[in-house]
Amino acid sequence: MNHDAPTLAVSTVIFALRANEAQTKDSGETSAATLWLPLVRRIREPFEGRWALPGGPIGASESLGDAAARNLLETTSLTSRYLEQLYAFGTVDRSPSQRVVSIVYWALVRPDEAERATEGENVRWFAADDLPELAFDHNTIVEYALWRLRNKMEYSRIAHAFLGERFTLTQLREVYEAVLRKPLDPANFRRQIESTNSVVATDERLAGGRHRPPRLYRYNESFGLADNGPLPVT
Amino acid sequence: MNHDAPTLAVSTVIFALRANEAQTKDSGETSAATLWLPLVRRIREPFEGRWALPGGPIGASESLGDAAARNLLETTSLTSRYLEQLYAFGTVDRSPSQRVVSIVYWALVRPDEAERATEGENVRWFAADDLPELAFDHNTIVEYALWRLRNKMEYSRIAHAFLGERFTLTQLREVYEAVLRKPLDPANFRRQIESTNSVVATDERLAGGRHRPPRLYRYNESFGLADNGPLPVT
DNA sequence: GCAAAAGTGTTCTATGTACACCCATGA
DNA sequence: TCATGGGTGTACATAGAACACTTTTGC
Repeated sequence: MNHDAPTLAVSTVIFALRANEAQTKDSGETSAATLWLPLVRRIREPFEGRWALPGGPIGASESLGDAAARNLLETTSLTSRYLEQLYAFGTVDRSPSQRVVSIVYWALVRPDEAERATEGENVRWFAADDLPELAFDHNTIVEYALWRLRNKMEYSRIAHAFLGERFTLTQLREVYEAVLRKPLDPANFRRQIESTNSVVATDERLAGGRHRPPRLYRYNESFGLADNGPLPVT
Repeated sequence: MNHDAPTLAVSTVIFALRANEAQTKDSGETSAATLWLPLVRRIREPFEGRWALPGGPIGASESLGDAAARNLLETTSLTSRYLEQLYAFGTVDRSPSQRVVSIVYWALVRPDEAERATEGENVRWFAADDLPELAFDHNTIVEYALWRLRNKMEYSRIAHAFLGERFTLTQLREVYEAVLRKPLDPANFRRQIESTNSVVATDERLAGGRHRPPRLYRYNESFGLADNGPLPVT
């Protein structure tokens, strides 16, 4: 046990939205989708057998963000549309054996990608608001990541990171509703989104639905998803 | 040079407000105070002789925030009224010799405290918007800290961390004006602050001024300075 | 034609902003 | 009494919330 140099690690909270099962009219479902995240099972002490956030050491020639992205790729074979540093956790007692400082990132992936995601004996997806007791302080970390996600959803355009190239405004609204856990007025939501100019209407419509086919939109690439200020790019 | 384990360090951006010199009516001054921060001179390579943010290694039995507070105390003999983690900087090339990951905090101290602050050959205060070329990526870090401070000033109550126990609403407004670098309407500012209930009027007034003595207020302790979500306390 | 989602219009309220105006004190 | 910052009143602009209403499709 080395008391002088804390071990440094990177972990990542990876969020995806998964559509809920078909809802009957009298079901208790409040939104069309739920937040999910992948966890890995620890295969050694401490906390052997418990579920934990994917993570690991930082390579000699990769930046912190690179390490998080590699992390994401290795555990889920996914790349993310949004990756941001969350926080550095470094209380003395967060790991029972050795002193560990974890720099945690959070990422958003698209559901169609998440479908292809690896799942196996030691990687499993969980509903974000119904997690088991995790290793280390990882329950706290996920809670904080959820808080950041919900906050940022209200003043940024990160919702788009959950969607594909083309989407309807109802789909976009359902992303907001699922993350914020409250219904939004479709009429007002439409106007608010349109007034930001963050989406561009296409000529296409989404056919195959039961009713009037909604117009498809695409993201206005001249907007960044979020304004993180004068941070260096990586 | 060890390629496998990056060195871990904590640095702190310490902000204080210093009142500007008496302003003549036709002076170009736009606000009554300016942001200052203390820097330390590097006494060895790399960047020997350059100014840098105070910082150092993390003790075995202190959390990251503790390390930042100790840091602050050692370089300025001050304790801060507000201390928050800023960001972890970890690009590969930010230090020429060895790989260093810096977890940076930012702090606010009161001007009356800052008066007592240590200053010497190797510690000096600089105006935040007029810094020399600093060691490492510290110019970038200060810019980001300024961006965070200005952002947070708009939706939090951190301005109070710059003031003493009792203050007038004009003093509070001058804090906002100095940080945000724009004049605010005194009438509207007063109403906005009062509507948040973050301040409580006292019976006292500030005598000795040239004109009508303004009422003194104190901070409403039932409000936190900022809502940083479900983060662990230290 | 009917049900239901897509999409538009209208009203009400809260909040921010500009600025006129009165008040109280020191010199 | 006058200059000046302290403090109040008021009117206008803008943004958001609530909700009635029209449109367009599948069945």
